[in-house]
Amino acid sequence: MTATPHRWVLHVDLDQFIAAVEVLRRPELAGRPVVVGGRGDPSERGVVATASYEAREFGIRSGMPLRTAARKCPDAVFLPADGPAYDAASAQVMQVLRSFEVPVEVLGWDEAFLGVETDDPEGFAADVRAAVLEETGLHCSVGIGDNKVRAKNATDLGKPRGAFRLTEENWFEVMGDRPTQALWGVGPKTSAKLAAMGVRTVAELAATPARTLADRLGPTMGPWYRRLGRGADSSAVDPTPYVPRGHGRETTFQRDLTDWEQVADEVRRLARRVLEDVRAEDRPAVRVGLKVRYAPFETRTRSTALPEPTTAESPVLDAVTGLLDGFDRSRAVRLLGVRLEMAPPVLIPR
DNA sequence: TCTGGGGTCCTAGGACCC
DNA sequence: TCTGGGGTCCTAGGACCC
Repeated sequence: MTATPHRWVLHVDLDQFIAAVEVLRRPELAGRPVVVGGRGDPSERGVVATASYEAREFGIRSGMPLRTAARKCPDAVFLPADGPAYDAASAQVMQVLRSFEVPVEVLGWDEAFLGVETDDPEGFAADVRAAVLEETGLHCSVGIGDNKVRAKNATDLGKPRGAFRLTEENWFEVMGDRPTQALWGVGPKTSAKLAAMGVRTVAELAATPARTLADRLGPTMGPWYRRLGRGADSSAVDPTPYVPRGHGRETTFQRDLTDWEQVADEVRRLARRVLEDVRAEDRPAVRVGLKVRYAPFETRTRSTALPEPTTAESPVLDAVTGLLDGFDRSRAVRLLGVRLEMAPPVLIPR
């Protein structure tokens, strides 16, 4: 009887994915600060989707307003986001990952978990990185873990163009003194709540009783945060194809809208676009939501169940324009968004 | 210098029913 | 006249991620 190879999770994450795709098709941009976001015009409302490492040296970060980025680095190359190009590059990467014939769980455009049985995870990670580079021209980093949470947290430590292993053995040694916000799933709000409880580091979070966390953060989330702090996770890599719950479209206007006839026109326009996305799924919409962000920046949402599941235009437009009645017509509008939720896919019996 | 767009999941209050 | 408790659905908002 031979020993079973150890079960590993690899988290593969492309390095500065969007900027790298742009440089691939415009090689003259290599080595220059590249900023992708919005319509590529840094004088417009919009934020940075990705900054190349060269742009990051100037302090440019994703989520930053384009105008701020332009002030930090006026010589940067500003490009519009090109979703279809990133979709295509992403599909190519995922195809390379699937060629290893292991379970692949896609997390987004530029990252995925692989469930791997091997005695040499570093060797496997090197093979993956080489194959992705060879087939796509894109560099990636790999987090190696004894579960998904540890693999995901390991990736940043391997960046760029490297790998890092994080297991039960070295979790606290590596992560223990880091702030809780370093954890995947802990953002600014939760880390602030934790800090108010005197919990600042990953090790402190792991040492906080589940009861205490449940009382302050909810019965489900509280204990989950404690497990995150320990790097504990028993969920399997799930290769089931992604099935979206819904689709939405939203737009921030370059100038706030004050004419509510125009607001209604824009809502109908967005609803038609979302309907196109929904029709491509072959599942009817069951619920519609409307989001209004008033100037300067105050967001309200309303939603309602559709009278019956449908992909027809008129019931959706009727419902969404009806939702408009719940909003304050005296206020200027910065953003409008329409979202449709779909019925769960029908299980086809064999 | 104001703060995108695409999503997911959790929480909590009120309605409604038994 | 006053008033139970549980379960589920609907809706709004919040938090987070890429």
